[in-house]
Amino acid sequence: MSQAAAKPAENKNEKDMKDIVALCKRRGFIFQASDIYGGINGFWDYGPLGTELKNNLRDYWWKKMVTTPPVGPDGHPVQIVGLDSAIIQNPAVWVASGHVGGFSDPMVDCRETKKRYRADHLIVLIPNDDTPWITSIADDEEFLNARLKKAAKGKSINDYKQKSLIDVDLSDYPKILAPDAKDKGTLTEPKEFNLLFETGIGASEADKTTAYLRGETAQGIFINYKNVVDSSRVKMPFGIAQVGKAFRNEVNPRNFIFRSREFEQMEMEWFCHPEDAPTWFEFWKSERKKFWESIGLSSENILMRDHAADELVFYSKGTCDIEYKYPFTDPDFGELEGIANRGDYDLTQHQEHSKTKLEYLDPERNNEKYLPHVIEPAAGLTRGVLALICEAYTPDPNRPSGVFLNFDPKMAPKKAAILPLMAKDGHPEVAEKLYMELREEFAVDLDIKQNIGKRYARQDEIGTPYCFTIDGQTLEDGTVTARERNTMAQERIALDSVAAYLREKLR
RNA sequence: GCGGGUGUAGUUCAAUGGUAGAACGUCAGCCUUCCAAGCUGAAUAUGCCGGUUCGAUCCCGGUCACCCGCUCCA
Repeated sequence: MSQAAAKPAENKNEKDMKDIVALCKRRGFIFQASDIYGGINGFWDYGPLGTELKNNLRDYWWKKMVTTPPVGPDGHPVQIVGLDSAIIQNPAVWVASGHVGGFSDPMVDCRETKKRYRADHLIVLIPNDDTPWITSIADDEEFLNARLKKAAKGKSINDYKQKSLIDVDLSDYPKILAPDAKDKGTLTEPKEFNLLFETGIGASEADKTTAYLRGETAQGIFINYKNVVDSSRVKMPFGIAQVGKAFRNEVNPRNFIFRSREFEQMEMEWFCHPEDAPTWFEFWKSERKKFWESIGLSSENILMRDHAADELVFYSKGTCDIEYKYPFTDPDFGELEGIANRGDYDLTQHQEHSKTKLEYLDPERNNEKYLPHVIEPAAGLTRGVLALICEAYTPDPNRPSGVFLNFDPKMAPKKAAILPLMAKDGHPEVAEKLYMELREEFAVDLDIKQNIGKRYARQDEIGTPYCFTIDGQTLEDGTVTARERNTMAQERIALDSVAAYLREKLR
């Protein structure tokens, strides 16, 4: 991103995160968690409308994954089953997955340059005299040479012993010259970063054992893979889907709900024969992009970004992020969903650590035994909510509210508002009757108070796509006004066709 | 985690070393046959803790939170 003028939009027609956050609070979408206690960093609460919106996204994802999954390359619908695993699992799960131990890299900061390095990425050149210990980045010969030239005062690489910073005693840190520093002794001691939240199981302090809140829902799926295969009559290839909370002790929560310490994921693990994995990878990339577009994200705000080879985690055979152009990343994009070809890494890990055979016996391949490969479309539910809100936020100086939320009707927290034109003359009675009928099928609002313009404006601000207004004519000929949010256009339709009208619009 | 900024009603802002105003929102009443979000009225705020001071929302320190940049993001 350009350093310079990343400044808030002067133009009122642009989307400004400040305005979006304020609207979210004002209308009950998203609140700072523990608000009345001064908040708590990295946590957010979903208000009445935010909850509806999040549920709508979650339910639609579930429908598209589990209830009505897509048609596969062979022309038949694929098979995906659901799961809801515990947030707390045996801690060994997280050891096997690599979340505990393996990936918790110690970091060091340089007090002088404010840079941060992974301790295991730094090599230290130790001289046999009392000149500074020079550090360099591992596997970066160019950097090393440049560093030697600048700091070694004529010495060559052969005048030094090499050690990883991890193996250097803390008492020697004052001698160390940090990679980009001018003075020695500026490195802080290595800090362990473990993004998993720890908790204790057992009511008595003495008997507590350490456990972890899950850092992703995916592991719950892998450890239930065998249970599902044994109980669900699924056959390769198939998927297991799960929606739920995940927790990460993010170093730096930022950007509203984009990076939170408690968030929700919608993950599906697609198990298939290793040979077919590349085909399914492409299949799910395409399906997932279609999904986000089908709920209103415009394609120009979506970017499919394949990870470069050096960006892939070591076990991944390919990863593609579906990124969204959030207002705070604009003109860049930020992650919304990651689709990864994880190979057989996870099942291998769990097979070894649990000492439980997880191979699949495939009768359709001459009883070949294999560990399935896994394609993982892992979407952020809460990030999806954020993307939906950002996409929907539409300043419009030409309407009383000054802004409206252009939600896809499927996603809108309220599908319609029932509004008696006046709070008398029999209007409220008819409105309430209509409301009672519609609410059986749709999330609808009944609003009787104040003038009609105010009520339309209020509905615009919360993104309600349709308003039905009962007026004097309703009592005479049984028609109501249907008002469409985006165009503010009105048409008269029969009172008894309102449900059908809504049903049609929401398809 | 580092650096910078900010913290006043629900929101957006104003003001002051002698405890604060507005607009919009909210609520109530009135009015209104379709969006000039009408009229009248009401409730609601100086993030938290400490220090200086006769007295702090204002000055100082700490803390918490938010924003921006860097770093990080298995």
